[in-house]
Amino acid sequence: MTDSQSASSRRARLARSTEKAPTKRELRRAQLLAAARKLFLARGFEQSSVSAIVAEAGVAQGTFYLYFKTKHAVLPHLRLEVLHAYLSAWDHAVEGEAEAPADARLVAGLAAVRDAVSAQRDLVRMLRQASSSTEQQEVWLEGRRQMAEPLCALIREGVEDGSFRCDDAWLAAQLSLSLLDDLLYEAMEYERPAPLPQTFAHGARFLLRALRNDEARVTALVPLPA
Amino acid sequence: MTDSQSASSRRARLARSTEKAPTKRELRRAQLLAAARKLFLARGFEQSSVSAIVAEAGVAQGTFYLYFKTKHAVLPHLRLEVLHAYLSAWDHAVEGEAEAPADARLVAGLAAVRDAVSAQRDLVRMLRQASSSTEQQEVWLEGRRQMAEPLCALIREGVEDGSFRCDDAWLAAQLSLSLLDDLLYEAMEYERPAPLPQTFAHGARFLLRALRNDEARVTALVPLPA
Amino acid sequence: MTDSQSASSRRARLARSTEKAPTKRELRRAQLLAAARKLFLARGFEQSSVSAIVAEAGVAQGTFYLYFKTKHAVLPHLRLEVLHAYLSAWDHAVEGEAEAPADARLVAGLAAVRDAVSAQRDLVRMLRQASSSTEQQEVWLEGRRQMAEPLCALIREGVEDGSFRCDDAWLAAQLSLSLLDDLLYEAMEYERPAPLPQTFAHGARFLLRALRNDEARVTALVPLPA
Amino acid sequence: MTDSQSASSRRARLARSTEKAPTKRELRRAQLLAAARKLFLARGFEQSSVSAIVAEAGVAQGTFYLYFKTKHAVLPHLRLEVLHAYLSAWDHAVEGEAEAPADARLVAGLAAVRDAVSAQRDLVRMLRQASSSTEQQEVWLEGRRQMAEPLCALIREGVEDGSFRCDDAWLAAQLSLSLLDDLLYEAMEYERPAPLPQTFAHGARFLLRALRNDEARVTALVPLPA
DNA sequence: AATGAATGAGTCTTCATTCAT
DNA sequence: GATGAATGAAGACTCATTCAT
Repeated sequence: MTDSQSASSRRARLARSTEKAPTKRELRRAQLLAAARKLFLARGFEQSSVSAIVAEAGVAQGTFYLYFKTKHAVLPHLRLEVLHAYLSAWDHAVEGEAEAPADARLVAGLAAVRDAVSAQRDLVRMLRQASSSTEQQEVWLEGRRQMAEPLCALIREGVEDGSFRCDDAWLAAQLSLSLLDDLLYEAMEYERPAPLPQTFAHGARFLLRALRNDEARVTALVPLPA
Repeated sequence: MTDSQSASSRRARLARSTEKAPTKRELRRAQLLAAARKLFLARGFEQSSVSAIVAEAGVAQGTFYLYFKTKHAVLPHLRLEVLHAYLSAWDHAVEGEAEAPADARLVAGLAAVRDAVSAQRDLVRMLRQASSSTEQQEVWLEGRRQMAEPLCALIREGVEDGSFRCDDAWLAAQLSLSLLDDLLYEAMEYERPAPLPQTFAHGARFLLRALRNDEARVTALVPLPA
Repeated sequence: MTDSQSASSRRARLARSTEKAPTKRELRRAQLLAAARKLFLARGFEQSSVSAIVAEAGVAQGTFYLYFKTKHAVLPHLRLEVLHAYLSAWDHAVEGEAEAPADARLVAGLAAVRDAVSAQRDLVRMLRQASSSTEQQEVWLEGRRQMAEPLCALIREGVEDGSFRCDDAWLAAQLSLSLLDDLLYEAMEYERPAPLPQTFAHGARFLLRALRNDEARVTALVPLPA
Repeated sequence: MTDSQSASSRRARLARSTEKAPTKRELRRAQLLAAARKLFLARGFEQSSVSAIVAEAGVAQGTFYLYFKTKHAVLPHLRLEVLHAYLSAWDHAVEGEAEAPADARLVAGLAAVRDAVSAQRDLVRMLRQASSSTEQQEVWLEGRRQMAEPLCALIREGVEDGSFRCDDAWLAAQLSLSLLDDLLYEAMEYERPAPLPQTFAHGARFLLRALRNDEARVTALVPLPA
C-alpha cells in the first residue's frame, strides 16, 4: 500500500500542472506543445524553427513567446511527458501484481518500462539530440531521480522480505535505470549490442543475480533467451 | 598474452593515423583540432563558430575547410581522442597486473577507466551536448564496441578460470560500460546518485556480484564505502 | 474591335497584380524592387549583393527574404516590368491608328516597340546578363509569347483583308519578335550591324516584303533610309 | 571562286591559333579547355569552380592561371569553337553545290548551319547562360559578324544573278542570322514557337520570300511542312 | 613551368526575438 | 491577449586568386 500510495501521490504531483485546470492559457500552451512535439519528432529540434511551430499551431509568431520564454524552454515540458509515460507504465504493472513477491514485481515493472521506452523512443531520441543546455540536463537527472524512487522502494521491500540482497538500494536502482535509459534505448535504436528481447532478458537476469537471486529463481523469472 | 597482444595491436591500429607520420598536413589538422577542442570545451559546440576556431588557430577561415569537410566533421576526431585515453588507461592497468586473477584485473581496469573518464569529463560533456547527427551516433557506438572488446575478453577469461559466471560475456561487458559511460559520468558531473567514490564502489561490487563472485571476494576486491 | 478589346483585357490582366491594391505589402515589395533594379542596372546582377540591395532600400537584411524567396526570384518581376512597357507601347500605337490598314498599324506598332526597347535597354541588358536559370528562361519565353499574341492577331487581320500573305501567322510573329528582341537590341547597344534607324527601316521593309506587300506599298510605309 | 577563297582564308584565319603549332603550351591550354568545356556543359559556368576544372584536367590549381588570366577568359575560346563549327558547316554545304543557283545554295547553307546549331546546342546554352561580361558580348558579336560575311556574299551574288532582290544585303544577312542564332536555338531547346522542322521551313520560306523569290520557287526550294 | 596550401573577402540565407498595433 | 512585420546578428561555407617552394 505504501507503494501504491506513493505512486498515486507521485502521479498526482506530476499531473497537477497539466490535468487539473484546463485554463484557456493551459490549452494554448498544450496546443503549442503538440505542434512542437510533432515537428521536433519529424525534423529534430534544431531543424524545427519557431516559425514552423507557430505555423503548425496556427497562431502568430509572437504568440509563442507569450507561453515559452525561449525555444529551448519547450524541452523540459516534453521530457515530463516521457517521464509520465514511464511512471504510469511502472505503476500500472507493479500494482497489477500487488500480491506477487518483490522480484516478480521488479521484473514486471522492468518489462513495462521497457515497453514504454519503446513507445517513447522517437521522443527520447529527439530529446537526446536536442543540444542539452545545463538546465536541460537538470531536468533529465530529475527525471531519473523520480524514476529511481519506486524502483528503489521495491528493492528495499525485496531486501526486507529476503528476496534481494544489496549494499545500497538507491544505487542499485540507478544501475537498473542505466540499463533502461541507456542500454535498452540503444538496443531498440540500433539492435546493439543485441536485439531488444535478448538485451532485456540478459540485462534483467544480470540485475536479478546482482541482487542475489539464486540461479533457479533467476531462470524462473526470466528464462534464458534462445 | 592474447590479451596484451590484442591490446597492443589495437593500440597500434588506433595510433597509426596520428602517431606515425607527423606530416605537415597532420600538424595543421592537429593545430585546428586543438583550437576546436579548446573552444568547444569553453563554450560548447554550437556556440563555437568556425570563425572563432580559425581565429584561435591563427589561420584563415578557408583553411579550416581544407582539413574538415564541415564543422561537424571535427567531432569524430575528438571522440577518438577520448576513446584512445580510455583504452590506454585500461590496457595499462590490466597489463600492470598481468599475474593477478581476472576479477582483480577487472577491478583494476574499471578503476583506471574511471580515472580516465574523470580526466576526459569536459570533453565528453561537450561531445554529449553536440547535437549528435546520425553519423556522430555511429562513432559513439563504435567507440563503445571497441571498449567492450577487452572488457569482454577479460570476463571470458574469468569464466574459464572459474572466477566468473555469466550468461553472455558480451552483454555483461556492455552493461559494465553502461556503468562507466553513463553512471560514472553523471556521478562525476553532478555527484548523483552519489559522489564518485561511492558510486564506483557500489557499482563495481554490484558488477562483481552479478558475475557471481562470492561475498567475501567482492568485499576483498572492493570494500564497502563508508 | 476584337483587337482593342483583347488589348485592353490583356492590359487589365497584367495590371491586376500591381496596379489594383497598393497594399502595404505591395509597397514594400516595390521599394525593394526599385532598389534591386537600381543596383542591378548599375553593377549587374551577380555583382549586386542582397546586402547592398537592402542597404539601398533602407531595410534590414532579413526583410528582403520576407518578400523574395531568393535573390534570383527578383528577376521575373523585373522582366514583367519590361514586358509591360513593350505591350503598353504596342497597344497604344496600334489603337492610336485604329482606322488605318493592317500593314500601317504593323509598322506603327513596330516603331513603338522599337522605342520602348530603347527605353528599357539597360534593364534588358541586365536581364540578359543575369545568369538565367531554367525558370528564368521560362519567364523570358512566356514574355515572348505574350508579345507575339497581338502581333499575330494583327498579321491575321492583314491576311484576311488581303494586305498580307503568309504561311503561318504565329511563326511570322515570332520572326518579327526575333527582330525586335534581338536585332534591334543589338543595333541599339553596339550600332551593329547598323545604327538603329537603318536597322529598323531595313528590318521593317524586309518583314513587309516577306508578308507580300508590293514594293510600292513597302516604300510608302517605310522609305528606304539614306 | 571568290567565295571559296574567302572561305578558305577565313578558315585559315580562325584555325591559326589552334591548328598550326602544337606547342607544349598550346597542348596544355587545350587540355584545360577540354576540362572546362566538359564541366561547363555538365554543370554550367557559375557552378564549375576552377578547382573542379584543374582536378578534371589533372593539373594543379595554380597551373590554370598560367594559361588563362581569369576564369571568364575561358569563354571566348569556347565561343570560337562554336563559331568554327558553324562556318565549317556553311562552307562545306555551299561549296558542295558550287554549281547550284544562289537561292538553292542559301537554303543548303541554312540547313547545314541549322544542323550545326543542333550539334552545338549544349555549348551554346552554356555560353548564353554564362554571365556575359562586356568583353564576352564583343566576342559574340564578332562571331555574328564573321558568320554574316559569307551569307551576305551569297545574297549579293543572288542579287546580281537576279534570283534575289533586297535593299541591303548585309542587313538581310543579319536578319537571317537572327533566325539561326535565336529562333532556331529556341525551337530546338523548347520546341517553341514550333518544333524545329516546322520552324526552320517556315523561317526559310519567309526569308526567301523577303528576298523576292516567287511563290513557286519558294515552295520548290522549301516545301510547306505538314 | 608547375605546384597546391593558404587566403579572406564575400556569399546567401536563417531565425530567435521584439514591439507597435 | 494576439498579431506578424521587422529586425540584424550570426551562421556555415565557397572560391577565384596568389605565392613561396
